[in-house]
Amino acid sequence: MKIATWNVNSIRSRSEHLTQWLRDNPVTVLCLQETKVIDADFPREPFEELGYHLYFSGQKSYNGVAIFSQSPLEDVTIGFSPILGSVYGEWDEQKRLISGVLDGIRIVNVYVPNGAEVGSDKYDYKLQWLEILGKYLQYLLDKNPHLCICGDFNIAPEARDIYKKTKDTDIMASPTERAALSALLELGLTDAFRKFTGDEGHYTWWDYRRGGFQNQRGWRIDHHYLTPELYNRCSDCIIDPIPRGWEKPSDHTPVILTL
DNA sequence: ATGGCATCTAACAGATGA
Repeated sequence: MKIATWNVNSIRSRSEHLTQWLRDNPVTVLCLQETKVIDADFPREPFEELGYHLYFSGQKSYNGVAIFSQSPLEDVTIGFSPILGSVYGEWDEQKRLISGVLDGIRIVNVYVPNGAEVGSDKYDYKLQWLEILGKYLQYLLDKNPHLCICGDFNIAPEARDIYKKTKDTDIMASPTERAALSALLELGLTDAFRKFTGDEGHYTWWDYRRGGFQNQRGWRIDHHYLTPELYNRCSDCIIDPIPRGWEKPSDHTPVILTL
């Protein structure tokens, strides 16, 4: 089974890239972020033609997540409140979370808030969102010990995941963000990419500005985290930088996990 | 500190992203 994650920065702008990539990389499951489209306008046809079952949760202009799967998913859940209760309804206004089960594995697709800048209201929102995600994951893990959470975390876990030396005030690298991510992982989740690749220089996002990709100024902020048995079973986790070099690309590139 | 680049809505500029 291959589970890929890709922040496409608008699925309507990236439809051709996605179908081309899926033809070359017919992954079992593809988790997408930043679809930026309401559900009624989601471009289903090109992906259903490739044989995928589509599950999505979107909103106008911003955010939005989707899962494409070669086989139907079970128990598809959108947002926090079906799990945590309607008291968390306001945290579902931004469409950032969708999950489903395939072959007994709970797959969770997240688009973690960006956070704008350290200390801002959006930064606080990001930290609170991660804390609620922890409660959500705890509930799912209590029901099913086999879980893969992947997506755009908007956090680079370590210095080796960033092309430059950062300061504590840099968004996506601040100690508080990293601590919030570590707290999640203490639920029993491990970074699949680092099972295979220990060195620096492996990135999943490059800024559009000032030739970030051409100059290899990147960050590794898109991840797969696995529960122990899946981590042991995992035989590969690679970044595919090729789509980032295409014309009018997303600023992120896909990451593919093999189980 | 700022803007750089891309996307959105819907304007011919502003918000957001990371």
